[in-house]
Amino acid sequence: MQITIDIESSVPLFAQLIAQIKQAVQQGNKKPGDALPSIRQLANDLNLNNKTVAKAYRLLERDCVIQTRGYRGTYVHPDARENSLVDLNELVTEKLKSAIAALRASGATDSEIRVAFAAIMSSGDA
Amino acid sequence: MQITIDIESSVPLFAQLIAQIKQAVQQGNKKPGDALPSIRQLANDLNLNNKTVAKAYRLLERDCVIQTRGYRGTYVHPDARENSLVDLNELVTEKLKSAIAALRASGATDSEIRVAFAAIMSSGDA
DNA sequence: ATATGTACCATGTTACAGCATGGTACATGT
DNA sequence: ACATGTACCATGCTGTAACATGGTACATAT
Repeated sequence: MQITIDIESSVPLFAQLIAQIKQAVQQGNKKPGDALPSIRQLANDLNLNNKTVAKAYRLLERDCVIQTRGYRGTYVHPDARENSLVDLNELVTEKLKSAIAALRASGATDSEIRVAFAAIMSSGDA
Repeated sequence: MQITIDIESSVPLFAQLIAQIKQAVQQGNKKPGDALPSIRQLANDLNLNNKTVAKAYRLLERDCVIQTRGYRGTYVHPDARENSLVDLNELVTEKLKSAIAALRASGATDSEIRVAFAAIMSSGDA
């Protein structure tokens, strides 16, 4: 795994990991079924904490880019190629954008929108 | 104006002002057309900064609870009674709630929703 | 002159959330 | 015994934004 982590970057480490693994899949350097380094292994190689790598893996699995098979290790998902292109963030961003635009049009202050947002997110009640 | 400001409270000063003025309107202590103290006057009485009172007045006017008539001073809005009951925050909260609920259902992490939200709000582009 | 609301420049403090880290522990199956 | 992913306990750093403050200035109209 040729992964480069930039500690100085403002991009979170787990996000750098996700981006680079997705990129490797898209470029064909990692094909469906290929094995990925274990969490502990990769964390050790990159001098990262296990949790950081685990977080990246967890998100990647949720997006069906990788597959964890318990004790058997982690592998590239069969549909990784296309799934790595689908960016959940874009979907999230679009939906939020329209909602926020509507609120701004209603005369709500950005500050008020932030406060309401924080209130909703903190109290798991959605 | 019998307004009590609690410096120790976690409720922002401008929010305390808004709440108490709305309350005065709802209880009939302030009727439509009544004059309100000037920004500088009220700020002086309560030992607050002009900006803090101005912020409260600005929000109150946006909600059509008060009316500023330039150099002529500030007065209670004709429809202040009902407008003081309408809480824009509730509207904002409801709209955001549904949007967020949909995103969570899509599998988005709270963390990701926060990130997308921050990105949208910081880049005035909506 | 005086007073109104409003606008711009700016600062410091505080609170919160994300990020990353550490350690320990578990069920799983080789 | 060993390694896998996963889960819980916890801490400290950092950046951001809200809050409140200060000063100055303007057009308005009495």
